[in-house]
Amino acid sequence: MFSQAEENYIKAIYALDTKTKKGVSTNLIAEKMQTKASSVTDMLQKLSEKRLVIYKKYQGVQLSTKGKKIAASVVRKHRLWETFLVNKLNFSWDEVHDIAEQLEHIKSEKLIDELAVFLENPTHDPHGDPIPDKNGELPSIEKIILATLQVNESGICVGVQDSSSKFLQFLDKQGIALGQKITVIAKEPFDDSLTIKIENRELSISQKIAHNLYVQLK
Amino acid sequence: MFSQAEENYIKAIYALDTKTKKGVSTNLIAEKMQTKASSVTDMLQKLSEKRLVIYKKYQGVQLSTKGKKIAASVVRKHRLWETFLVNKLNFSWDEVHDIAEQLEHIKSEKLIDELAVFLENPTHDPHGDPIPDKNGELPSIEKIILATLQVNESGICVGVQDSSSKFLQFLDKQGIALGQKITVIAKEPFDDSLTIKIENRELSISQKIAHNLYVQLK
DNA sequence: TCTAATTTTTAGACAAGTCTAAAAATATTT
DNA sequence: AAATATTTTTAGACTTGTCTAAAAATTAGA
Repeated sequence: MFSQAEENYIKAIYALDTKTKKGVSTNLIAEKMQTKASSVTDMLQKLSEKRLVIYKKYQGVQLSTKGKKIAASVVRKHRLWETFLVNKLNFSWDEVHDIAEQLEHIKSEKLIDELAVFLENPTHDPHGDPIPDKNGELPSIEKIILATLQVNESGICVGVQDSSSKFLQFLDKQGIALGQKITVIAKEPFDDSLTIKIENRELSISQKIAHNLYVQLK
Repeated sequence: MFSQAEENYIKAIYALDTKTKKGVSTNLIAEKMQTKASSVTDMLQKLSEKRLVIYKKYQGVQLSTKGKKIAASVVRKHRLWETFLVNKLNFSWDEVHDIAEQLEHIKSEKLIDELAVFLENPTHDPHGDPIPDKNGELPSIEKIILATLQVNESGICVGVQDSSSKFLQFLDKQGIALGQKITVIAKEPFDDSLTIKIENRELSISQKIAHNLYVQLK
């Protein structure tokens, strides 16, 4: 069994590991976890002894196979709990992260199995992020950044790149939600803003917004 | 905010505080929490500084008003989560304790409020134990130990005194469950065992069993 | 009531996880 | 390629919660 601290470090490495060969740097992890580099080094050495990460001094870390399994399991728990909070307890999508951060560390395999069944085995959480299955496999859908759509192209809004409360609340205010069809009406070259049609309304969104929304081509 | 350890000690004192004037002893708490008396003393001094307990060296402890509020809130969370596990996730009543021990420490007032609504504001958990309301008030029903019933008296089974897995599984095996009507057919003076009628079956139960079941008189 | 047994507290140590400050290694710049 | 800047690691300290062993207080017994 692993401590909450260990699980959190593993999750951070998992999130920062960008499939490139190179390991994740100590400072990156420290920033992500709001902690100090020296604390990270201590933990990396501990995780390395437990064979959860592959770590060479000064060379960054990567998750081992075992580490990846644990990371996927923690992410699975986190996203299932977020789904529970939104679908069953009437939370909005900008309120669930901190609570799921706590719930993800509850130890019980049966609890998570039953929760998944209760939620009807969701494949994506309320932010559109994929939920790993029991074996740690991610369901993959081809989603692209809204900003990359051409004029007259359209797609279904399926996720967010930035899942901060601020951004999610902004989307709520604009009436933008997952599942909606978005068509690009015009692109403004000057500031890269977009005019989009969504749910029969026309909306102008900034370049920044367009870079933080995912759509799935139809 | 309080640590899990602090909450656990407060909960233990709450459970052991038997309404008599006298404080709860260090050893009793140590036994309940499976820890050492010296650890208990350390924690009592800490809780005392935080004004959560009233503690005088060598004289035992009692919860302060603030301590009682916290205890009730932790118990409320525990019992609501047990109810969730049984009613929504298909757990049986002998499987939920350890998981609820973890879930009771999740920090979020809204989570508990919404959970209570989702469960339709239950007043009792799956073992028949009362769930404190938001203000820490316990719903009181007059329940008595089955063993105290006279021959020909009857009542509804509403709770258990011993909620260990072993006992609960025994009740399952015997087909005894909360909500069932129990009538005492006979009492055996030799060993204080009872013959009862329950759900149209006749059953002989030992003195020990009869002392661990609560019934409500009709 | 005075001694013996029991309970409780203190003192000091340990593990996990964090921090600061300093040292060591790596990366960058000229 | 040498000097400088940056990143990472080490060393030592601190907090929380635990333990063992010894001391102090209370309770029980003769």
